[in-house]
Amino acid sequence: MNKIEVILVDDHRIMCEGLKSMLSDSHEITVMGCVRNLSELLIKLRILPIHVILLSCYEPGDHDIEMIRIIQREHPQIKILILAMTAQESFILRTLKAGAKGFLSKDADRNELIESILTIRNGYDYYSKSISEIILKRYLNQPGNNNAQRNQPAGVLSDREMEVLKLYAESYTNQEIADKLFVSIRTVESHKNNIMRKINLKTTVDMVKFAIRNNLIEI
Amino acid sequence: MNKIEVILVDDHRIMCEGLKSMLSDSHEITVMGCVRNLSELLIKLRILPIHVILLSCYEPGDHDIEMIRIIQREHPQIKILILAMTAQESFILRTLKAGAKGFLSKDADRNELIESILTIRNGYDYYSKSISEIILKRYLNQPGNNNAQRNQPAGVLSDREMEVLKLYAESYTNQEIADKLFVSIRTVESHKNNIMRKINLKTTVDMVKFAIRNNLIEI
DNA sequence: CCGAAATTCAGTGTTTTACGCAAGGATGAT
DNA sequence: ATCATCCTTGCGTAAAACACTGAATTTCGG
Repeated sequence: MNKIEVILVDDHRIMCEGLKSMLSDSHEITVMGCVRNLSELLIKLRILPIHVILLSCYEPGDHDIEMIRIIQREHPQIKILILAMTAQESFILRTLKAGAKGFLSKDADRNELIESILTIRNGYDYYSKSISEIILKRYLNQPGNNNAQRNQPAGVLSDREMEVLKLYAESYTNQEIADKLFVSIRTVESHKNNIMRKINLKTTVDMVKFAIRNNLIEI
Repeated sequence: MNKIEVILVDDHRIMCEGLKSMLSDSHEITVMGCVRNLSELLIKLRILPIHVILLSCYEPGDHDIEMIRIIQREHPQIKILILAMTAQESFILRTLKAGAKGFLSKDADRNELIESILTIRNGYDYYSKSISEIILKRYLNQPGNNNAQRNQPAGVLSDREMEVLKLYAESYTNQEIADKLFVSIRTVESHKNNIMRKINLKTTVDMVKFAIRNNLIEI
């Protein structure tokens, strides 16, 4: 059987070299290259026969999600394995939705790294232990989403409420938000009240922290 | 000559293993262990003859600075080399003040890693290229610190201001902070004004985000 | 079509913040 | 002794936020 051809994506060269070094004496895996960003990756993907992409994610944010989407669209046959430095629930779920096939936590060791690559190469999904729990909790505990749940963190907010929330987190005042959205300040206040009631928050600062925790804004 | 005995400090096991793997075939360096936090480190330092500590810093915050201070105090002969994922100026300067002897950027490669360990082992300081520039700009451009500088990012806040800042970031109102600190609300307002003037912020939300970025509070 | 939710807006009054101005006492370094 | 900084407090006005109640319009699934 041919070796699995892997490419590493990590903005930190030192991390890339470390991973490469870790995989270098594996019989099943060949590291075909290390790249630092999406554009370098896309170039390599056009000329190299890659099976698996190992993508390091440091900050939970839209950036990596977008990258996954693009890779999936251009190269749907390539499996994407996430090496995540965060275990943030919302981020994990978003990478899965975007098309990642596996998830490694920062606490993985060499064995788990190799095992996960083999697993997703064979068409199965792979999740680190700690992460499996989170996914289970999320997807099994809450059977349907047909009724309004009042206690789950995000998702319950409407589009408009999400929009308003982001603006608050970006330091806009009520009036500024109203002007930006071409609505009355009353509307904005109303949205704010609804947001805080839904997520069960008390202050604007709590709201900002909620937005940050859930990657609604850049920090 | 004996090999240089190095210990790795990184919360991400996968990173530890990668670094270890990178250093494993060096003739000059022996990796004596990987630890994930300060308490594990202190235990190891009592039983192992360590020359150099390679400390990974992901988020610029007080946490790592404090760690450096403690290590320096307990083991002043050991050289601390920072592997920083951030190039944030204020953070770099703070690690130096705390006692770090060298600085590697995330863009370092294996050669630079080894070279930097050898350098600080020999008693010299080592700074990555990109970081040298920053330090140069900072220390050569501004000859002394005998006059009041109004533009440096952090570190300029007094203890009390830091305390107030944290309380704001924890959602307390002016009045609540005043009660908590047994001072007048005017005092609190005054502190807030000074904080925002010093760091050049406009709103409370900005202040909260600053606190989060600098790890002053849990999020 | 109906009903629930989302989105919009208003009144009224209270509370909290924002912001500029001024200043006294303590501490510490030069 | 002097100067800077820190911590403290005060006042007043304008702006913003908050609390509470009520309601019209749109949207969208069943």
